[in-house]
Amino acid sequence: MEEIKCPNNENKMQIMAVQDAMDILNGKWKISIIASLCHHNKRRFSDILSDVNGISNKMLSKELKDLEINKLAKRTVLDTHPITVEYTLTEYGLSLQTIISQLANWGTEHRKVIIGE
Amino acid sequence: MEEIKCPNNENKMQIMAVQDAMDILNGKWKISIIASLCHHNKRRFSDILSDVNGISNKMLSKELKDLEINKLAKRTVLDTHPITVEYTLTEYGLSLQTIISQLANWGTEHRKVIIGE
DNA sequence: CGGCATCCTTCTGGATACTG
DNA sequence: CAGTATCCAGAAGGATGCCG
Repeated sequence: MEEIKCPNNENKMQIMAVQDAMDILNGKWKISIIASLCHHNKRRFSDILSDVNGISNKMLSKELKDLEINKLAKRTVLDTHPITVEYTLTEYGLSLQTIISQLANWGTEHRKVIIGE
Repeated sequence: MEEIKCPNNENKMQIMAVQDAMDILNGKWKISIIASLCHHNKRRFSDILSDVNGISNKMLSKELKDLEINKLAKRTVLDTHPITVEYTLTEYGLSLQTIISQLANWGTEHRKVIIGE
């Protein structure tokens, strides 16, 4: 006896869950930034800026703040001259790793499809 | 010896691949719509409209058109009175199934985290 | 170096009404 | 039923310059 309730609700729940996930990962850049942080467990602001093609510093700043608020990333200010800042994924953020890498795989395949046309 | 080429480029490629994927799946609704089509292999316009919480007919129409252009979904007009239209995922669209379901899982977990706070 | 402030343009997307 | 058309507000996001 897994579910007594109307099975349609199960589907709706799934769709809502997907929306919940995407609400966190919204915007044009968030997933790319996470991808950057996946590959380098510590990464500085300017490094991410060069990792993610086309992003502006303003957007990067804003998106990183969002990720921090949602506990996906952690910001650490290093006491250097001039100042440097390190970003890392939290354990929670790391839980997205699988999804990110599958998206990367899909994207790679998709690029082949596009080029093939 | 796994990689002879500059390793930085490998990472950049991965990030670009993720961006490629997200370019297709952009907008607020696309992933939810695909999720809806994942659960019901045939689904009508008005059904999707009620599946995806909060979407307007205008947006649904536009997003479905995008999905069709990108060969992720297929549109079939049925000869009924009044007219009905069926949408299905293409094989290509179905290749996103794993990602969608993982996003749903992550979203479900995330909801627990939010409620827990 | 790692941002923030400002300006400005484009895009997103909601509400409503209409059509075949 | 499955859209289209129009209007419009607000958000997203680029360019540039400034600051500690």
